Amino acid sequence: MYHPQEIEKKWQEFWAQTRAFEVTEDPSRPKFYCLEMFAYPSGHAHVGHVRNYMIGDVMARTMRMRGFNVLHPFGWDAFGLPAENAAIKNNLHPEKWTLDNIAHMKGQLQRLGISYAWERELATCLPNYYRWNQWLFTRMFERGLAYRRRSNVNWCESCQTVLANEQVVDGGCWRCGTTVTTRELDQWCLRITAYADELLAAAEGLTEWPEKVLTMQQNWIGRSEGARVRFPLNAASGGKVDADASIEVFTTRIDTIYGATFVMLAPEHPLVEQFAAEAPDPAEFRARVARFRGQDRTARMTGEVEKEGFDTGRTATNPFTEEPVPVWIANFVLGEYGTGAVMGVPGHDQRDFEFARNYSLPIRVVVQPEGETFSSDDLAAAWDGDGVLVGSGPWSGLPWPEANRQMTAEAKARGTGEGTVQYRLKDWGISRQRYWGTPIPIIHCPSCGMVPVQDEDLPVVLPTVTEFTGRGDSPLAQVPEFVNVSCPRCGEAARRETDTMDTFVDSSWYFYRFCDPHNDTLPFDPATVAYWGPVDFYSGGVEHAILHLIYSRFFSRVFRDIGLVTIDEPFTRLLTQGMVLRNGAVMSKSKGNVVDPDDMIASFGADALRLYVMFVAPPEKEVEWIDTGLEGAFRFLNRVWRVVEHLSPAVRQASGVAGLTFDAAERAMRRRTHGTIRRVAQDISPRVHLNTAVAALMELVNELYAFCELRGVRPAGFEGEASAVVARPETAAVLREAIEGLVLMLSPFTPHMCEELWEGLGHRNGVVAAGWPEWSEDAAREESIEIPVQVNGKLRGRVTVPVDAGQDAIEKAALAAPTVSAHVEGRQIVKIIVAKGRLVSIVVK
RNA sequence: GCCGGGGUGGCGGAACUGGCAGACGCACAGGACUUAAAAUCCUGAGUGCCGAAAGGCACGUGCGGGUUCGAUUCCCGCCCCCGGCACCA
Repeated sequence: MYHPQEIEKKWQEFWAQTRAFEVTEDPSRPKFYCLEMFAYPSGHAHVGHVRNYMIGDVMARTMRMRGFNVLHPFGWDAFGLPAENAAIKNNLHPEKWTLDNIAHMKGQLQRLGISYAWERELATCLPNYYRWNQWLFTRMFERGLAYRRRSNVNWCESCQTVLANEQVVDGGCWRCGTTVTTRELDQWCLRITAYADELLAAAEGLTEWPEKVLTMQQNWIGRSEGARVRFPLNAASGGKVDADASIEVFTTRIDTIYGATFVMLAPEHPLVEQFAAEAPDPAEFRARVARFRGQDRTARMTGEVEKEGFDTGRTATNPFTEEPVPVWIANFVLGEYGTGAVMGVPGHDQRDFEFARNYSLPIRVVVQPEGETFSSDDLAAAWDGDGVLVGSGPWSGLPWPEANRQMTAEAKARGTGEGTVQYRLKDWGISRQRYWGTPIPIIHCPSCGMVPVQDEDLPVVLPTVTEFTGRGDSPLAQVPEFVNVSCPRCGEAARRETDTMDTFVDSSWYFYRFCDPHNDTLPFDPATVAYWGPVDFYSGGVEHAILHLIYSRFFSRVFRDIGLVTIDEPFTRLLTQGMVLRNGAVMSKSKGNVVDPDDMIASFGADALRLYVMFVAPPEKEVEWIDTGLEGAFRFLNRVWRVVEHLSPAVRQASGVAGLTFDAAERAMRRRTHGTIRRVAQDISPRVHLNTAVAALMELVNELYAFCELRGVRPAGFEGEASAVVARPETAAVLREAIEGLVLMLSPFTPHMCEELWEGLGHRNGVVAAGWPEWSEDAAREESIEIPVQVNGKLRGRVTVPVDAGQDAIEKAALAAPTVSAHVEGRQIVKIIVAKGRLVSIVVK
């Protein structure tokens, strides 16, 4: 009988005792670094997590059997708000809450039998990890990659902290969903924009990443080529003022500048306040600006917010036409993109067009398709298609892409502008006004300014705060022993930075720490990453497509530039696994639809659970959890167990297949065995179609049952029957080959059961030592094949021919088949197509 | 609106390079075993029509066209669903 609970316990203990999955660098063997995104220790793993970890485990176990030195570690993304919120709610220290959760979840994962190198386990909330966040931060500070600036930031009222742009999802906080508001704060930023071009360009080399993720990253970086152009500002009285008072705009279409009939400023633009002060009614001016600013990003997103603006009363000079154009403030111009100012070209930009129509601003046509004549009066929409310049002075007649190049050069020559590249990507704000995170290792000294904490003083350890109210400033600001320090440079009294780092800092490099997790002189020994890096196979949720995955690519480059790693990209192959739903919704405690893996293990065993989540759908796809599916997986494992147990004595006595001569049924069985070995190997890697790999193994088992039945070695319903006696040595050898292959191939999916069966088959050293079974193309080759025959595109019959039959023989056989000849007789054969080994197609008239 | 992915039986899914659509599993039905049930083993099944049956015919991969001896697969046009981005100048 198959008793998963006993078997699983036995093998889990065995793996732990023998340190089965611990590894060291071994240059003599190819390495394989297999990683699943580490876990936030929320307290309970659900089957969605299980699915991700299973995908990695199947890969890791398979690659081990193929002879790779496999690094497969696991750890905890252990800083973050829920711990602090739990502390506020339950009066528990975040550290206790976090470590308790880790202990519980670790137990859950261990009961699943995942082949992790647990000795490399790390938790980002421990000083021996976050110390290196601080170390890296000081390196970035020294290089100008970490800097502080006052800026408008996204603020989550519920989390009481700042959010990076990437962390605002649909206008709400990525974690709690609360509507994000804007605040002006001093913020620590990481200069990811310094790598914008490289991150974008290198994405093309990530050929083993899903297209979807690459596209999302490209859109997020949002590179656009254009020009900055300065419109000299005219004095309030109308006369010109000196040249350095100008409004700089960014445009991708400088070729349309003859159609620029006005200029627009974002409500956040620095000149706005100056204009307000000079306005006849400054209060009213400011009120109108304030109203636009109040239309925050959320309001703008829910439905089209009307394009609004007002004339500042000032004018600027269009540097190409030399005409004065009015300067407006417009609510749809973004302060944080480009220069915060744009030229209004209503004839060729739909937004400007709508704005101009609203306020009766002049519309001018300066580009039109050749052979057409647009009139600005009856233009129904802006024309942004191809065309040739008109009414554009010396550039009239030029096609627009060419005009764009020439006019950019002209602007540069005149000193009125220059070509530039603009990114949507902004620097990454990492300051968080919360407790449970990495302290930023900076000391503010009244005389020396911002001074990084010296390496020898790292880590800056989080003080033990006992009271969490969730209100007011950063909790760290309320700990005088922490805040009050002397300046490392001058020794004067100074104040320690009280912001902590965004937890995405932690997850941006943990994959390198796994290579050398206990190093206490460096984040990692470069030699270890040189051996293990990059991660060969990385799997996790697609929700990290532009957060974690772009930050990690950035950090990798920083480590490279510091000289710790030599590779650019951290993840060679990325698999984004689909979520597991129940009742059509993501599993969550609040919805009460969580499937707890422990319950499933108690009922059916970890192996059945593992097999089911691998079989139910391709890894990338979202799936609905179905209880009966798990039962089916359990049923299959019992079926495997029975046939192997029943045949075990015969298999143990059987010889190898070498030198034997087999009958037709034996050859067919071997064909299935070898064909399955080939197919499953390819399905697991490179294809990672784990569901079809399982299906192939099920087919092998079905064939095995049929073969046994044929050979009379399996009485019907052999539960509890005596073990089979196989008289014919050839049959026994074939059974051995099939059974052993089956057990080995299934072992990455259901390792406990397969180790047990493998041992029962008389092997001492486990499935990894046995290696992935080899297939023989000869044994897998079909002897004869059934070929479908079509007449006029319709299936009319099948013929069986030897696999090496020639064109003519196949054609003859096809025509001779009675079901075919019935459709051919009396008609004229136009043509016969023989797709060798696949199909015969006969065309008749 | 733009970008990406997808639409196949009652259900999850398979079909790798244009070649038998529906592998494998779930659910279902029938049979064997059993006093009976469960479990197990075997068998059946896309839909419709004809036939007592073996079997035959037609239709069938979101919709409409096209290319081809042959299309789930390629091309054109459209519909719907999911994900991402969204006044980015």
